[in-house]
Amino acid sequence: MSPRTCSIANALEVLGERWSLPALREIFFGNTRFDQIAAHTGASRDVLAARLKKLVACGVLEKRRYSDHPPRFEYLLTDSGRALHNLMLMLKEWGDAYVTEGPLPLVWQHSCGHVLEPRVVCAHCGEEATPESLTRAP
Amino acid sequence: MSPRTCSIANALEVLGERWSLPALREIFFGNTRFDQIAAHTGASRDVLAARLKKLVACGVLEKRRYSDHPPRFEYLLTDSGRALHNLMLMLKEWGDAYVTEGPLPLVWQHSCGHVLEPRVVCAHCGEEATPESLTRAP
DNA sequence: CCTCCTAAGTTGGATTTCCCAACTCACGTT
DNA sequence: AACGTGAGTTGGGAAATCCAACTTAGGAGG
Repeated sequence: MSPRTCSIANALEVLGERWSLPALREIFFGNTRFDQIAAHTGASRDVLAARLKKLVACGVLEKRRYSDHPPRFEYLLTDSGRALHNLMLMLKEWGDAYVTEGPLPLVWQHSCGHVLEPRVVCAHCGEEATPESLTRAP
Repeated sequence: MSPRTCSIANALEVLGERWSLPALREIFFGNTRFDQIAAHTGASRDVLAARLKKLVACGVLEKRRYSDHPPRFEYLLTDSGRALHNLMLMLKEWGDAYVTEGPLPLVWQHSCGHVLEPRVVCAHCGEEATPESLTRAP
């Protein structure tokens, strides 16, 4: 039997290698430069260079020169990259709930004034999207 | 500088190695047995055995014997594992939107009758949780 | 001008992980 | 007795990762 082809597998093809998601996390945090990403993730520089190159090639990041003299670069999120924000929220949420011990190292506050507790809902009816509420469409 | 400690990093410590997320995906799809997971993911059996052992140790999966003679096992989601459903939805959503080409291999229908378009919202106000709507809490 | 410093990578070699096929083990079936 | 199945385990080679040092292109201080 051949492995399943699905969008989760496809997504992981782009994001699943080591250091890709930590690098993207740092860029979401505003650390857009190579040395910042290396320092905050702990990735070795050679692997990080390869990952950033791949993420640029896959259209998730854009490499921008922000100084010509000396030559300096930053990595910015494309639309595709910005769309990973929800994924980051879910990773954080799950880590908060089931992995991190003690006080949470980082808490987000929503513009409504409350600490963010993210919910995943159906865009049409607004009800939560639970495993039980979903069926395979034909 | 030491790498950042945050819940995203913590979550990836548990889920980030190769084949962990594909294996969990298959268990969400109802393929709970070792050979099923191996076949549908394409993971090599030794690595898969190590991953399942780790996910059990981390409390994401539970290994259950469903037959004594002959000895047969299945891997079931714990509460922690079921909580990864949202993460799976986000991976699928992003893969659908930015990676998968052509018709989507899998479509989920919500109980309200519509094809699921997941939104991440704040549990308190119901408004969408966008990067711009979030600030770091003190 | 000479030296030191930074950012953004590259390079070489050791280490770790992964892949793959074959093998084991405990049973049930023919 | 021989064969099949599920659930791994084993051994050896291939690939990915790690780490420290090096490079390149320029700026700053003396």
